[in-house]
Amino acid sequence: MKRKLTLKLIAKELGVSISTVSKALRDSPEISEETREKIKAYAKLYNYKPNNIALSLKNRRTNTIGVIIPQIVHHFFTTVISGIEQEARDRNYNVIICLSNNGFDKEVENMELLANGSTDGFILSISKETMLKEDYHHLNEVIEQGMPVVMFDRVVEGISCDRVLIDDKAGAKKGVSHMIRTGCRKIGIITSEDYISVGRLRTEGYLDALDDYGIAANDNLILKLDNIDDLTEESKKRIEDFVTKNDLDGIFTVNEFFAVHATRVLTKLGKRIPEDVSIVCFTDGQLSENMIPSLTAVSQHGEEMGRKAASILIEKLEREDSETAPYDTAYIDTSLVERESTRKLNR
Amino acid sequence: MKRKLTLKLIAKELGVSISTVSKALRDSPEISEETREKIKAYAKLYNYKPNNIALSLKNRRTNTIGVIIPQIVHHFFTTVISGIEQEARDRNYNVIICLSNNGFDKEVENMELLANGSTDGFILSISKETMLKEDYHHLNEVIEQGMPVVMFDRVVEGISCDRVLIDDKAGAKKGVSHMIRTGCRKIGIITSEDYISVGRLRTEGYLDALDDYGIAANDNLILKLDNIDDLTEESKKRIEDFVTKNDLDGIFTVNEFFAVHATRVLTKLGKRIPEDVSIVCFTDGQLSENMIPSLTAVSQHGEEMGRKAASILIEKLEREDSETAPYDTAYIDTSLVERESTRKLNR
DNA sequence: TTGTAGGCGTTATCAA
DNA sequence: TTGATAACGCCTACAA
Repeated sequence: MKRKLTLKLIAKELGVSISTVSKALRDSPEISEETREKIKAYAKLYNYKPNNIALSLKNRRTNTIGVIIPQIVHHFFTTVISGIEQEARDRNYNVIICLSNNGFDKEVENMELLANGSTDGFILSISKETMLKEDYHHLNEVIEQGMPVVMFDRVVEGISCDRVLIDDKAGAKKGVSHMIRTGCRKIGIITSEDYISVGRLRTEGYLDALDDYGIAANDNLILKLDNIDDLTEESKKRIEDFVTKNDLDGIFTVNEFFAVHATRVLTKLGKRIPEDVSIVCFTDGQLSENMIPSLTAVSQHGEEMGRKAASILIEKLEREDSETAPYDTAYIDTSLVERESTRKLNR
Repeated sequence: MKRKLTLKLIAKELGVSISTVSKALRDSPEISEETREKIKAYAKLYNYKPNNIALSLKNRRTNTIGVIIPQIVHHFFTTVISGIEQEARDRNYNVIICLSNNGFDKEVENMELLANGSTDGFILSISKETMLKEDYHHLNEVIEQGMPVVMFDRVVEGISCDRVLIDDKAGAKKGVSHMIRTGCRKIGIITSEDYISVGRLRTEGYLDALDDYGIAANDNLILKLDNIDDLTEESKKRIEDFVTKNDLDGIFTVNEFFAVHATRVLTKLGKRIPEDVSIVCFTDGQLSENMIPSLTAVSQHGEEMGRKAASILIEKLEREDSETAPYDTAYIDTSLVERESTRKLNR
């Protein structure tokens, strides 16, 4: 096993000083053509690469972005990460990903860990528990220390940071409006409790759409579940009840899982989709695409969101006059992907 | 914006030397009770945390595991990462994830990047292109430099590293045997070309199962597609042909996508599942669970695989006598998750 | 009990 | 043209 090559080793081997090697490798004109070539040849031959850790220490910057997300076994988040990765790579940054598992303590722990020299800034989507607790000291601390933060998707107010958001409200409105235009009149929504920001906003979009078309909202047609990331047994039951009791002709859901389960219940009830009931869900993922029938979905463009978040963060990192730039919220547009679960629009 | 606290700053503030501070914070008995308390109180008050970068440089170890995977928008890989994360956290390691996007160049680039001081070892699943190229110099290089490597799922021979594998062959055999036991006799397989190791092994398992039950294999019932990670239009067509032309009573597929598309084609043909045709797929993900009908699947236990890979790597990292331990392959068991797409077994 | 010095790998400044 | 020195933040052997 050969030890990793360092400037020191090269210097010793070639009988010159460390600084000569350093300069030669950076093409400094201070060094004679001859020595330079000799050193560069040697370095190339033995595949010298500067040690990132040493560089980070020296430069007081790591060129690394820390990403903290609630969970990784989640299609939307993976698309965002993929976008972050792309942008970071294009601009010569690394990415470290940590998971909070939707827990407050892990989120804090992760931030502290990464903040101790491992990253220059953060991109994060806040955990459910943190939202409930409303304790954001960990965010404020890293910001206080001069590390910029960009929040995406699940954000909170009152933090000095940039934000990238899906336009959840407009997206939901788009989906529900489409159902109305294709003839649905009694549309239910399966959403989350209001403390989950994306759920609340999507509910608002739903209400907006009804209002626009002069359809009265009805609280009985709104089902609020207490999670938005998965489908618990409890949620399944409530969806079954909801779908069975209300004779809906359209169902809008804030995620794919709820839509899939509603589909299942409808199928069991002998309802045809989309002839009897239309379905539209938020999040255009694998399930929407592959279900039979495939589901019309509001696509979130996660990759674009990731790229945007990374781009904003890097911009901040590379701006010298740190204090001046104001904080800002970028919106990522959604688009409606029409599939088999809604009727065709007559044009 | 306050600068991050360092030993130096604390020392200056309290009028002692840096080493006194360092020792006090590490509870050295060398330092007087009084000074120790004073320093610790100050550090706690201002929330001092040692700088990871400096520690890494000093200790020549980063306590960080580098993970390189072909893609992240992929359910199985996310479960593995989740497992790696858990194990790493339990044992006080960090995780850096990089994506190769199934490309050789990116894989090499990523390894070189992380190898320059950022990580102590690697966990990786090799990219498709690398497998085709059969160029593993980047792996050999980092191993040569003393960084242990653990390969998982998509592995190759002839590299000095540990491996963690799904027992693909046994898993496929399990799935196909189940179909046979529940009455299927004309079972087709939708798999990948042989150069993708997991595809090849699963095909072998399929053949094994047929053989065990004395059913003659038939090349016409084996469809080999050239990808295993997604569903191209080309693949869709070939699946349509395959399913339509052969009057199968069972279909085994090496991933969820192929199964879902086969289901779609069967539904269109008016076949009932599982009464007319049974379906079993490899990979127990969201699709298998949520499809209507839900799919019987061979579950890969990705989290367990991740934990195992991380655990093996960390063991290697913490063993001083590096050379002695032999390389070894661990197998993660699969299990069959019975759902609606297969008939019940009469017991 | 406390402090000094050297080193991890690199770069920048200044001296030779 | 080359080299010695200091610094990034931390730790530790050794000296005071």
